[in-house]
Order: sequence, then structure tokens, then C-alpha cells
Amino acid sequence: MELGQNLTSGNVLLTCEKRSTRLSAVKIDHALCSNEANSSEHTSYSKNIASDFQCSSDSLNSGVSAIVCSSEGGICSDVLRQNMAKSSDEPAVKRKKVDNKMENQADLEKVAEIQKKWELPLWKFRRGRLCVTDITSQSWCEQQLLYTYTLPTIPVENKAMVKGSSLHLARELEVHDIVPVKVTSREDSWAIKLLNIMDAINGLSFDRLCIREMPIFGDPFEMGVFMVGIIDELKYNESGELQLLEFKSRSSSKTLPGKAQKLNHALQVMLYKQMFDELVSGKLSREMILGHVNLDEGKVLGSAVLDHMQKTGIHFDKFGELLDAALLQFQFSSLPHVDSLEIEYCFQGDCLSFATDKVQFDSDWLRKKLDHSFLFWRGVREAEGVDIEDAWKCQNCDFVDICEWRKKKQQECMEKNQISINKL
DNA sequence: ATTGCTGAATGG
Ligand code: SF4
Repeated sequence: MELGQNLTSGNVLLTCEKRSTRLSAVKIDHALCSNEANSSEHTSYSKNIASDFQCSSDSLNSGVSAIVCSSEGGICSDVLRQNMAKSSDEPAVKRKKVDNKMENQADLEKVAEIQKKWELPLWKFRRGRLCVTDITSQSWCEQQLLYTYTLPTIPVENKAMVKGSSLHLARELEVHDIVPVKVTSREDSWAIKLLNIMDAINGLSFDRLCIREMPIFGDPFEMGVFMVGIIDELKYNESGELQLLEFKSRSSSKTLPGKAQKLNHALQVMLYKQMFDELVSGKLSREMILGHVNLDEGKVLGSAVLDHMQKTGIHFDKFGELLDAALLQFQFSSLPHVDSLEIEYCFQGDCLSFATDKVQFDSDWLRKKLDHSFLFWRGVREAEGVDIEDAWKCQNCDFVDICEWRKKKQQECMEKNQISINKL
């Protein structure tokens, strides 16, 4: 099949249009919406999105003398947030004066505890919610991840990543079109996420062989860290097994990546499988979700979201009601667990797949990786950079010139060499 | 939190 070919046959993906700039997405099955005449409209909209996507990627920045982060600029928002916090100091002080409860010793201790919690990387940088790709970035180089969250950087687009995103989008549009829904609250955004998952489960349970870009979330292994992610592709293979695929593109050559990348890709798909299996076996509780994400179950959803829900035959108006319906569906879905994991590699030059790599799920290995990862997020240990044998990663790192870890390792190396010279 | 606002992933 040619990449970009549209075989959507009526499946639609709604992107969730945020009040400001953000977009997120809901997938709906066209069969449920029934209006056949709309399909061409949806398709052309999707194409607009695809071309917008590529336009924005062309508006590249010129060279800058500050630290320039080609991968992401997540830090900027953190710095902004801290600056914004200063401006809201005054009302907080006023409130304290009125609030007598603050004088209570127990309350003071509680406040101190909460303040301490917000000092931890998990809360300070991620507000208690990790992405699957936070774990993989961390596994590449934890020090680099920390720098992206703590140093103010100027985001510059990385051509290989832009091309990768574009190929991903083309692939996504092969199986569904994209349609936007206006959202007005965090509960709206989560409603869209839930509707997407419900639709994916529904599709896999009945008529669809292939689902792409399925949102997923949970608390893998119930270790107490809330995580979100997006599964590239789920499909039934010839033997009827449920297969989870991750699509990766290679920029430089038609060769498989090195061990470090492969291991990271394996980590990514294993984490998706763990979260998917837990979700469809009904392990997610409403308390876990509401507690971790701090959502208001009584919140009435926005009109655009409600409109969409009504079209697909869901007649609730509060977030909590939708959540309960979703959890019931997860619990009683008869979907199998993911049977096999695969990475598909394509070359950015000709957009053709040239290899697939099978990944063997290893629950113990995954759990150990998370254990070690969470020690950092929970502030139990400091960030670690790469080992000497992985020093090649530094050549491709935006922070190579200022990295303290690298300096320390170089120093250690020199001292070692000095010792061996002295011994001679 | 005194403030709970983030499409996730994109490649190396
Ligand atoms: S220079 Fe090397 S050790 Fe330092 S952050 Fe970059 S990749 Fe990690």
C-alpha cells in the first residue's frame, strides 16, 4: 500500500480544538454518524491539516547564540510559569490573613508536605503526570532530559523529527480523517480522550482491523505514577492475534538503528502494552483517575463535546457520567491482551518500510526500568548522564558544551589515565 | 500548591 493513500472508509478522527492554540483529537466511526455526504468534507479538512503541518515545519529558525534545543522547549513554559507565579503572590497573602485554619499546626505541616511534593521532579516538571516518551527520553540520557526541563532554551525544529511527524500524520490519515471539536475545560479534553479510547475499543471489538493513534493512560504496575501516551497502531494479524505496532522513520540511511535506540523503542512498546492490558482488564478506577488528574466529576461538558457525544448516542452531560460509562466499557470489553509487539522502520528518503523488528515483552525488565526511572522522578536520586561507552550520544546533544556530567566523566577518565601512566 | 494550565510523539 502506498503511504498516504486514503482508505479511511468513513472513519473520522476529531481533533480537539483548544480555546487558544492546542489541538487534540477524537476518533469517531463514521458509521455511527451516518451522514455519508460529509465524508468528502472531512477528507479535505484532514488534508488542510496535513499541509498546515508541513508549512509550520518549514518556518525554521536561524542560528542563535543561546542554548538551542532542537528537540523540545518544555523548559520555557516552566520558566514562564514561575514568572507568572510571582505576579499572583499578593492575592495569596490576602487569603492567608482571612484563613484562620492556617494557624493550626496540623495544617501547617500539611502545607509543608504539599510544598515538598511540588519540589520533586515529577511534580515540578510534569505536574504528577508522565508521558511514555518522558520515560524513553530519560532512558536515552536522564541528564539531557533534566536540562530540557530546567534550562531556558530556544526551540528550533529538527528536520529529521519534522519529517518523522509528517510521515506519521500521513500514515494516520490512511485509516481515519480528522475533525476538530472545541473544548473549553480540562474535563472536555479528557472527555475527548475517553471518547477516543471508547471508539478504539469499540472498533477493535467489532468491525475494525486497524486502529491508529489510540490514546492510553494509567498507572502501570500500580506503582503510583500516572502516565499517558498514544499507541501508534493496534491491529489483528493473519493469525488473529492482537498486535501493537510502533512506526519509526530513519533519516540518514536504510539501516536499523543501534542497540540504544532499539532498546528505547522496545521500552516504549512494552509500556504501551502494559497500559493497554491493564486498561482493558478493567484495572483503572475512577478514584485513581480523578485523584491523579484532579478533574471535577460534576463538571458539565462544553456544548461542542456534548454535541458530538449526542451524535454518537451518548446522552450524558457531566464529566463523571462519561467517565463511569467509559470505565464500564473498559471493564466489560472482551478484548484480548496485546499478543505481539513490533517496530516498523521506514526510510525518510523514499518513505518506504524496509524492516520490522519483533520485540519480546519482558515484564520484569520493564518493571525494573520503571523502578529505576521513578527514583529520579520522586527525587530519591540525582539525574545520571550517559556512561563512557555511550559518550557518542553527547555529540548529538544540545547541552554538550555546558554539561556538568560530561565534564565530571571526562575528569574521571583523565585521572584514571594519569594513574595508569604513573604506574608505568 | 497559596495557583492542578500542558495533544504525545517526532529522531539520535
Ligand atoms: S552531553 Fe552527554 S551526558 Fe550531557 S546531557 Fe548531553 S548526552 Fe547527556
